[in-house]
Amino acid sequence: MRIVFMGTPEVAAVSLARLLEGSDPVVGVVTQPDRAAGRGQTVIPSPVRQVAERHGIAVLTPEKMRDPAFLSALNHWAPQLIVVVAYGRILPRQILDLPALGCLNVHYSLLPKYRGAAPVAWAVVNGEEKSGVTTMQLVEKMDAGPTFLQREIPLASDETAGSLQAKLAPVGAALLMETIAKLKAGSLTPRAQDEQEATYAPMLKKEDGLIDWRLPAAAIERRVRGLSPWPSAYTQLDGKLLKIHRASVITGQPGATPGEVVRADKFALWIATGAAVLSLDEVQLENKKRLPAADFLRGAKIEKGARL
RNA sequence: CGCGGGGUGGAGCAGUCUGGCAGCUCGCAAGGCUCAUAACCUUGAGGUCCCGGGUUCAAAUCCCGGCCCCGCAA
Repeated sequence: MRIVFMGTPEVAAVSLARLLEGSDPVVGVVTQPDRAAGRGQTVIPSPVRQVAERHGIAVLTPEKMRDPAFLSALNHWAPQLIVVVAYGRILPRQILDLPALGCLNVHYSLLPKYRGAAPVAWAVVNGEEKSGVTTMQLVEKMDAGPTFLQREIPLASDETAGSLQAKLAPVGAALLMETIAKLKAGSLTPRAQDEQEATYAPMLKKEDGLIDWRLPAAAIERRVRGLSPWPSAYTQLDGKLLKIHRASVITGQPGATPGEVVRADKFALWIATGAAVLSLDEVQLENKKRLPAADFLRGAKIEKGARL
């Protein structure tokens, strides 16, 4: 079966690599265009592109989905199935209808929960006890198509978006292979999603990381994990950006107004929140390295009573 | 050439602008105090001030070049 793969980040590259170990030929790969990124604005190809090129597979990087040259090339590849994993763009109907078997999507949540761009991060932020992977048929409405297979995995108590992503990537790749096999065998039963149960996980914005100290410490701590490693939870300290990479909840009364430092000694940095106290365990001041709180406190002169 | 901060005993930092004894908070070692302690007191060891060149009586500090780390942005 001729397959075209569409995807962009590392998690998609894992699925592509797994797909390439299978027997179905991947006749082409579509990924986001190389963009100047990072310090110095160097141009870095997407992880999916790197895997594709390593295997000598043709790669297309259209700026626009409706670009005639792209559509023509895609059509020429004559895919019987298009596999989409975190491609980062809505596919128009003419692409959805192109392959005989349609477009198969791997989504990193238990659909219909967490439709959208950042299901992994929001599952952690919201303190879900489980997440998972769902394979589904792509339709025009985002992540709303009928589902094929689903696999659950539990979240650890110290789960971060990064660690969860790392767990889900191979699960998704395996589920993708299983779905393709059953699709070929005709033993797959699409199931319509329950629209009443649908929730959304919008793309993360930088501002999602700004900590509101009036929230309970437990909620802030989850946000720290959910936005790790990107974009990171952060607050302001003397007008400077202070990222919080790791934190823990200290139960008890905050004993001060939210955002106030209630302890700053050579062992710990504690901040009052709307409910209980948050211990900042690993932080990073702008322009500085990330540091354990104890190391950070040695150089920064932070006193009890200071405000974040 | 996208914008910007930084590299100083083992850790985190000050000192650099305005050149003049290598400093602070810790850690480590030894001793003391204490029923005891992550507490307190005394003493001590530990330095290529990122690298190379230049200016100077004198460079962590000023000038030129290089390497490395980081924040923003994307």
